[in-house]
Amino acid sequence: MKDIPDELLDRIAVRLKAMGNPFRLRILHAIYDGELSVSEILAQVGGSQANVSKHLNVLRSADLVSARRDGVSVFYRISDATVFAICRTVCDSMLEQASSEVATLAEARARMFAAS
Amino acid sequence: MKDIPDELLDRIAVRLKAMGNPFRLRILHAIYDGELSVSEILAQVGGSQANVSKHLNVLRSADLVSARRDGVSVFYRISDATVFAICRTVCDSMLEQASSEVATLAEARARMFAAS
DNA sequence: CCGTTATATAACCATATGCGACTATAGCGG
DNA sequence: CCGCTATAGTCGCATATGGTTATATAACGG
Repeated sequence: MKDIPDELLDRIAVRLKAMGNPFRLRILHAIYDGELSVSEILAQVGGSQANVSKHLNVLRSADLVSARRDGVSVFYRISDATVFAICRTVCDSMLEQASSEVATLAEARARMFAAS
Repeated sequence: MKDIPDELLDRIAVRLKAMGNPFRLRILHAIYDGELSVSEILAQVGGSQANVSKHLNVLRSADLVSARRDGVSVFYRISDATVFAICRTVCDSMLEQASSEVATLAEARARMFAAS
């Protein structure tokens, strides 16, 4: 098997970890269709300003979003569009697993109550 | 904008968080081409047996791997093949970002030292 | 320079995580 | 039942994470 350097795994992990938080996912979703200022994000996702700011910092450190200052406001935007593709992949996978579990249960049920 | 229920974000986050650790990524990679027993995984990824076992438990809780007992050994296998697609997506994205930064720097350099 | 608004940072707390050392359980052979 | 191997679980500790409150910085209008 090919050996994979720690450095690569670390970098991948940083990104996935940054996405591995529901609040941050909500922030990402808030700026899905275009950049928003911190205030606008705050209005959408709720919570305290300080908390939103810190989460935005995490996302920026992972290069998932980037920021641009315009006067007194700072606008954040998605800097890695693949974020949403990843979310969709995860959703699809969960859906598929759930479906196959349903199928398994249905089949088991059918066998259990079949006329023997 | 469409509203997304917390429950979905939570579930996505659980999966991504489970993947957001380099050691667990290494474990996932170890069983990439087929199931392995804990001992075999341990031999490949190193570390203590207890630690590997705990990480495997995290992966299993996130439905990323599944386990099968055969006699005295427990064999783990990937239960969600999309894991690797996600890793690849992340890699590609990082590569693309790095490339575009190289391009930006190169262009800036060219302008800076151009014959004016 | 002053006040006001927008954003970031600091200080702090509770809880979670990752790890090692140790202990417990499960399945086998004798 | 005993001992052996494989795997899982527990405990303690250091550090990370997520959150709140308070404070600092930045940009603007007057």
